[in-house]
Amino acid sequence: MQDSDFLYQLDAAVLDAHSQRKSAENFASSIKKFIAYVEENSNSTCSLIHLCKEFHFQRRRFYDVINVLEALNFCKKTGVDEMVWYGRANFKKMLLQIKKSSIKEENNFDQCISISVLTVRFIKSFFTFNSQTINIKDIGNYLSRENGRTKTTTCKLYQIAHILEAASVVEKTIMPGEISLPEEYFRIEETQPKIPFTIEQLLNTPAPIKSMQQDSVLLDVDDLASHLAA
DNA sequence: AAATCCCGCCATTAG
DNA sequence: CTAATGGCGGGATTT
Repeated sequence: MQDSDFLYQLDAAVLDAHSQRKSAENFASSIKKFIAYVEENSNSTCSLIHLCKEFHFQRRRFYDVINVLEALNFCKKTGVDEMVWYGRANFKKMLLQIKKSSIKEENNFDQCISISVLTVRFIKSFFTFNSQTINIKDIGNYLSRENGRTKTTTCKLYQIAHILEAASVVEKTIMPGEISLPEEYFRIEETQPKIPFTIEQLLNTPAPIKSMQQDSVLLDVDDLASHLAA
């Protein structure tokens, strides 16, 4: 007997055909459980299909979750049916990077709307507009201004927001369509631990750490800090 | 009616 | 070729 039966469809329908009716509740809770689990086994590779089954995700949905999480560096696909979970600390580094990049306004004439790219632009919007709360509808219009595909873009933004809310990186407001980025993340720079540099250390630093690099390069403050600590 | 987001067809890519 | 991946957006549900 083949495994192909697992392939296309779903399973989920059979499982909760009678029990739970709140499918949205299931999706969100699956994400939470999945993250809680993988958070404990950080830095070790795991099988996507296993996780998918384990937490009762519909295959197609699981790819969505992985893609938005990977776009924010929570994890990374390391091969076919394989990924590594890095966690929130790594996400914060990405957040800082996104914040830095929010300064420049790039022209995106992208034809394809990938959920990964949209995820980053979505988060980037908080910084671009320097607002802790943004409206999905507005951002949808904004991000689709070049391609006119507002419907698809907005649908995806709802999808992304839903996943990110379950992942606790974003929160819904009482206002319809309003999404907020928690202080902790919105003020990412301020919450970065102060590096206890001493005059001596700074004087002994050979050359300017951040010379003329591409601003796309992630300057790892944590690594620098631990390096000096050693 | 408007806001949400479920759902899965099928094109694309990897092996 | 088969299996893994994910673009895309219609339309069912909630609010």
